[in-house]
Amino acid sequence: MATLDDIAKLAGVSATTVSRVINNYGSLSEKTKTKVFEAMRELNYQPNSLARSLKGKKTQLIGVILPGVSNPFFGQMVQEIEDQLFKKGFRIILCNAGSDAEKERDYLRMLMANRVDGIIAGSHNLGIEEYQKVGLPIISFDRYLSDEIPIVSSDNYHGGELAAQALVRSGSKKLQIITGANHPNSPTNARLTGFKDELKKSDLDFDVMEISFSATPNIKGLKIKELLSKREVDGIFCTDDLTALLVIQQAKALGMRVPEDVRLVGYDGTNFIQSYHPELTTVMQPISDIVMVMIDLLLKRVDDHDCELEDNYVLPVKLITGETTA
Amino acid sequence: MATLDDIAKLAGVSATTVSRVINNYGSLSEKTKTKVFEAMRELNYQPNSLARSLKGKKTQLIGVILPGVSNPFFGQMVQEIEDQLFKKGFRIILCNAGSDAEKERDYLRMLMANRVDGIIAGSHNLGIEEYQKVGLPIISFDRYLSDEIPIVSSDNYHGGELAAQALVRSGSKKLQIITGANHPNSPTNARLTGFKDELKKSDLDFDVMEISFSATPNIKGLKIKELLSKREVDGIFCTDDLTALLVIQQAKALGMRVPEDVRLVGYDGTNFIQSYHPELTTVMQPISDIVMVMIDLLLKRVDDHDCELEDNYVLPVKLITGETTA
DNA sequence: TAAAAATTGTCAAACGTTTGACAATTATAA
DNA sequence: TTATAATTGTCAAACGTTTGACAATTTTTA
Repeated sequence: MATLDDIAKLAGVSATTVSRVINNYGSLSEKTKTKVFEAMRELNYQPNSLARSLKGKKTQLIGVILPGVSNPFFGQMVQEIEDQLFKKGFRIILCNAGSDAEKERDYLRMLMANRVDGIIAGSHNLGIEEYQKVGLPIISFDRYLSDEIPIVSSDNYHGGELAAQALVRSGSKKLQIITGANHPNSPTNARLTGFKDELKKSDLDFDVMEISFSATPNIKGLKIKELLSKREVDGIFCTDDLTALLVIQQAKALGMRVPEDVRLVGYDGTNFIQSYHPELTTVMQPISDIVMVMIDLLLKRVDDHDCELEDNYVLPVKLITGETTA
Repeated sequence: MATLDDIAKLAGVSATTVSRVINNYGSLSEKTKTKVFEAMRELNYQPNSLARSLKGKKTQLIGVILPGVSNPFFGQMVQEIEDQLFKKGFRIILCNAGSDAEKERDYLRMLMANRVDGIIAGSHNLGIEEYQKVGLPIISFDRYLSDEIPIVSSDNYHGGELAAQALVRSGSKKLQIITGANHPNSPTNARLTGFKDELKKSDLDFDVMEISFSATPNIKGLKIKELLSKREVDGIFCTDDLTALLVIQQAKALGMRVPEDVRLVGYDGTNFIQSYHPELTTVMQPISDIVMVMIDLLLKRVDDHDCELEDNYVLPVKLITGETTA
C-alpha cells in the first residue's frame, strides 16, 4: 500500500507538505494541493489510520456493545446508531455480548486496546467495577453502570402505566404480565411497577409470569400455551413485542380470539412491528431519539472527557393502539 | 493509559522483556512472566493495538459491508458473522451501506485506511473497479464483484424451483411472482429463472410484479392490495419473507383466505420467520453455513493473500412447508 | 568446577504518521 | 527595489510497539 512518502515522491514535494495537505495545516498554494491530491488519487492512497491515531489523532471508532442484533429492537437500534454516527464521521465496532459476561469483558478489553473514542453500552452482564476502570467515554442504554456513566432510556414506568390503561379500558378484568426473568437493575422492573401502580387505581387483580430472556421461542410458546389453556386471564401485557406475537400465535392455536377473548399489549413498537404487525397494541420506545441523545452525550464526552452530564435522560414513550385491545 | 514502559517499570524488568511476555517470544522464566502479568493486571494494561498493527501485526478487524441490519435476514447474518469471527479472535467493523453507493465507497476507503485484515461484502452498489483496487482480502455474498473475489451464495436457482413446485403441488393455477426490482447481477434473478423453468414443465401461466427494494412496507402493501383485489391469482411466490407477510396481511384485509383462496411461498426462512411465522411456507437459506464458508475462505486469504480459491461456492437451500401451501 | 544452556538486559531501527522549529525560496505589496 | 508575507523544504522527535543483534548474567548439567 502506498505511503505518505510515495505520494511525496510522485507529487514532487516533501513528506511534510503532503501531511500538511492531508491535515490542512500551515499555508499551501492551490497548485501544490492539486498536485498532491492528484498523486493520492493516482495511487489510491489512504492515510494509515493506525499511524495517525498513534500520533494522537482520534480513531473515529465507537464501540457498540449490545446483547445481539437479530432481535428487531436492537437491530433497529444498531441501524440508527450506525446511521447517525456515520454522518458525524464515526464508524462502529459491533460487539454482540449476548448474555455472556466473559465475552463482554473480552470486548471491553479489546475496545480499550483499539483505543476507540467511546463506547455505547446496551448490554449489561458485567459488574460496575469492570466499567469503571475502562477510562473511556461511555454512555449506557437503559441500565445503571456506575456513577459517572449517564443512562439514556425511555420512560419505562409510564410505559407500564399506558399498557395497564389500555387493558383496563378494553374491559379486561383478569390481568397477566409476561416478562423476562428480571435482573435487579433491569429496566423492565419499572415497566412492571408502572403497570402495577396503575392497576391499584382500578383495584384489579393480576399475575406475573417470568420467562427467561434466553429461552427459545419454542419454550416460551409452551409456557404461554400452558397459561392460556387455563382460560383464566383476559388481558395480557408482554414486556416485549416478540413475546406478544407468540401469545397471538398460541391463542389462535387454542381457538381463542384476540381481542374478543383476550386482550393484549406488547412493548417496544419497532418499525418492524409497526409495519408487519400493526394489529398489535404496543408501547413504542423512541429509538431514534434515544440514539440521538446517546450520541450527543457521547460525543460531548469524546471532545471533553470531564464534561459534566446529567445522570439520567428519560425520553417519552407512546401507546400505539392496534386491534388487540379494541 | 498505561504503556508497556509503565509495566516494565512496575515489574522491574526491561521493556523488551514485557514485549516478550506479551508475544510469548524468546525464553522467559515463569517468575518473570508472573511478575509482568501481575503488573499488567494492576494497571489494567492493554497493549496498544494501533502500535502493534503499525509494527506489522494484523489488526484482527474484519469489515462487514451490508445493506443494513434491521432486516431479519441480514440481522441474523451479522449475528452469525460476529459469533463465528469472535471465536477466531476477530472483531467486526459494521458498515451499513443501504443502497447508497457513495456511502459504500466511503466505507471501503475507511476500511483500507484502518488496515482491516479482510472484508465481507454483502452490499453491492458499487462497480467492479472500486472493489478491484482495494487490495485487501474480500469475500462476496451472493453477487459477482470481480474475478478475484470468491462468491458464496445459496442455490437460488433451485430455491426458485422448490417454490414453484410447492405452489403447483398445492393446486395453484394462476401464479404470480413478487420480487424486488432486479439489478443485472442480482441473485434474485436466478430465483426467478428456476421458478420459471420449473413452471414450463407444467405449462402454467405466471406474471411478475417488481417492487423496488427501497419501497416502504406501506407502499408495498398498497401494490399488493391492488394486485390481490383483482382476484386473478391463486398462487404467489415472494422472493423474500417480509413481502410474503404483507401478502398475508393484505389478503386478510380483503377477506381472502390463505391457503384456500390463494397459496403463498416466501424466501429466506430466517430463524425469526421460523419462530414467529411458522405458518409461512418458505425457502430457507442456510445462513450459518454460508457464513461459515465465507469466514473460512476469508481467513485463508488473510493468511495468504494469493491463495487460490474457487470462484463460486453454492450451498443447498431447503423448503420449509407451512400452512400457506397446505 | 567448567561448560553449556537459559534468562534477561541494552540498544536501536522500524512501522507511517504529525507537528514544531527553523531556514530557504518565491510571490506580493509598498 | 526592498520589505513583507506566503509557501515549501529540511530535520527530528514523538506516538507505543516489535524484533533482531548482541552482551551480561544466572541457572543447569555433566
